[in-house]
Amino acid sequence: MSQTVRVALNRPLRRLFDYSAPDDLELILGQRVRIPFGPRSATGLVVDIGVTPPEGITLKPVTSVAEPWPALPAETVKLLSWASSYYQHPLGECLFMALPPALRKGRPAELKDRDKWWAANEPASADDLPGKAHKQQALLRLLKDATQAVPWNQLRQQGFTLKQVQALADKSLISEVEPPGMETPAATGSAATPTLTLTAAQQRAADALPERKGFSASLLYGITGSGKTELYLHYLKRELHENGQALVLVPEINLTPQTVARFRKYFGDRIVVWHSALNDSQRLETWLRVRNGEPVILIGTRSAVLLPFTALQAIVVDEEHDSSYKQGEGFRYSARDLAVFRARENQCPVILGTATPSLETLQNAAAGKYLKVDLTERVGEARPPNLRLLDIRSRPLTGGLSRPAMEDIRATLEANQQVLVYINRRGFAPVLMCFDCGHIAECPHCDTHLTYHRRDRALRCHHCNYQQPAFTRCPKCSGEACKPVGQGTEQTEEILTASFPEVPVLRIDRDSTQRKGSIQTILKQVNSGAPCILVGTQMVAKGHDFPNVTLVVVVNADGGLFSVDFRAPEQMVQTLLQVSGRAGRGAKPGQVLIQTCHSDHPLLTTIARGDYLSIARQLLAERERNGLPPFRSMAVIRAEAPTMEAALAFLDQVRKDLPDSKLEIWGPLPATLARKADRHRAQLVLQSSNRGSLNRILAQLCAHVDQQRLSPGLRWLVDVDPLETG
DNA sequence: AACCTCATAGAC
DNA sequence: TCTATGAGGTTA
Repeated sequence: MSQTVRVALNRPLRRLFDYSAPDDLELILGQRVRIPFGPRSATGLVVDIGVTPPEGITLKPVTSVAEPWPALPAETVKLLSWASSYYQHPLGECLFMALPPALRKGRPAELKDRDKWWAANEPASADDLPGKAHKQQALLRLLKDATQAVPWNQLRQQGFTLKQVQALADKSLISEVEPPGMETPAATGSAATPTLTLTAAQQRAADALPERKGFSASLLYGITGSGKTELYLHYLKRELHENGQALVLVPEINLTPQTVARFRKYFGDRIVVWHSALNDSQRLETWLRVRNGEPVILIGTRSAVLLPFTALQAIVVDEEHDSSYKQGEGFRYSARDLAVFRARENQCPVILGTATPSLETLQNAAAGKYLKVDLTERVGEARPPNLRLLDIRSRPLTGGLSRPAMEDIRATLEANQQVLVYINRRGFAPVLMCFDCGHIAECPHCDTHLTYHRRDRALRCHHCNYQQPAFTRCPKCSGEACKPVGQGTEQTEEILTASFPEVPVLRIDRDSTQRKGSIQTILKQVNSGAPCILVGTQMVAKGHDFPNVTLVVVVNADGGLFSVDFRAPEQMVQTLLQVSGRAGRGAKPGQVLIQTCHSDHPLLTTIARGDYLSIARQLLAERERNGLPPFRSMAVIRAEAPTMEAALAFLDQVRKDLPDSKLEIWGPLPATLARKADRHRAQLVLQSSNRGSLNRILAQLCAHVDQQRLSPGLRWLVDVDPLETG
């Protein structure tokens, strides 16, 4: 009697399929298999062996195995199985996220010849070649003289053919070898490892971080400019065994060549990277190295937490509060939370580093689940910046900037220093309004206004891709008094360029950095240290190190004060302090000027004292009073349909079908942006003081809805631990 | 998701 | 009568 195996497929199905295993196939958990699926064949992953198949079904046999070893080790299968049930996302789709694109498509788990690297074998000698094989002799000489392995690409450029390479390989004179670290900037591999000197404060923090024995989670509360990266380097050097693997998670924006270079300086080719810009063959290459258990230190963004490590010994999550760790579509996992799960599975330490810890992480520290380690001194002579609130009620503004702000900018530039102006709106102005009739340009597909972009005189919707030419004559009343209202980066850039013609004004937002490498060009100019003004959105607030910026101006801090979203105050405070942290990272002290219409608001007055932890404590107390996360678990059911009625009716039914339990339910309610790209959106918010019971209710709900016939065009999803409830 | 079946409305 | 479109069902 042959065995029955359970297989997961890369389909949005919350079901698994059973197959019989032919006697000559030894199947392993996590292995890739080829299986018949309906009229066609598909690639699947073995998730269970020796199961009892459902009654009344004739099993088809597994066709073949893709490779004799499991593509996903048991540890990774366990991680994703847990995530699948926690986030209510189909197991197959979760598991396939841990495979590189080539393996998802069923291609073999090996590099193509063109991606292979070659090196000469030690005793190889050209004497073994026939005298007329000049090309092969030259190729062998080239590889023997090379200091490290050479990629096929490079050999081809030198005029060699694949046939010549293969001929030498057949004679065992050369072999294919593992590629060295990718994107290695110059040769650093053999250079002596520089020693790392920690400041006294860094040394104290390092001493406080736990040794690598068993699971531990630490919150590294390191203020901006305190040198967290040096601490990570030191920690990895101290704790990582030479055969061990480590994972360093960073937000996308922080994974710059400079960051990687800092790691490479200490760990050389052991450093590999993982981010969205890699192509399919680079992904396969890095994935194979991780899967083969090479002792890599992988620096990567969100999805790196899903890679099939086999010898994980330490995890670092840099800027753990960053919202980009939560995937916003499909499999809505939190890379930070999965990192903690993974550390526990691997019995290894995880370090969550940030200057502005998320309330979730702070609460875990307060509850004794995480160890809190402080690093509250800036490196070198750098001092914490001085924050000032400037009430702009009834003050005249040009380009959103008040007179005192302009004077501070002038003084800073005259002192040969740099200025950063932070505005959270791209474009020229958020609204184009007719001053005769009050008409506002609106998106025909979304419930929102159009943003005016002066550069190309266009009105654009920031929620869908709609755009139209700007009007000078009002389409409603034919009045000629149409004017932009409010501030965007373009407008402030323009005003600053006019006011300070002698210094460069550099805009950093999604529009100005679309071209590849343009942000690097801008950063280069800033790092030259010459006086300049940076104008930017969130993009400038994150991670970058601008040593000569000594003044930060926040054009308007009021955005998050009165939002309906419960996370808005937390995010506002984090962003304000992160952007403030860009000031005075060098030897000169930093000034931060925060313009607001609510200078007496308690949140802002506390920010002005620069004390994140006391604000966070206040916000946490408020969350506790209101029964919000992290004191209760939350999940949102979202629905979108061609009409709002259909979306609300679906959620109404969902609400009626929910069991009578201790759930708190809000809604169904239309989303803040009720119509986006002609889809009508609504949501139902569920909260429970018991995470396990909420999880069980969600699982039942999904199973139940999966059996229903839904109204045409309706799409729905569950978002566990949502970042937004708008 | 991808593919198949079946019903139906419109074209000739 | 033929065929293009689409909703509904199925995948072991």
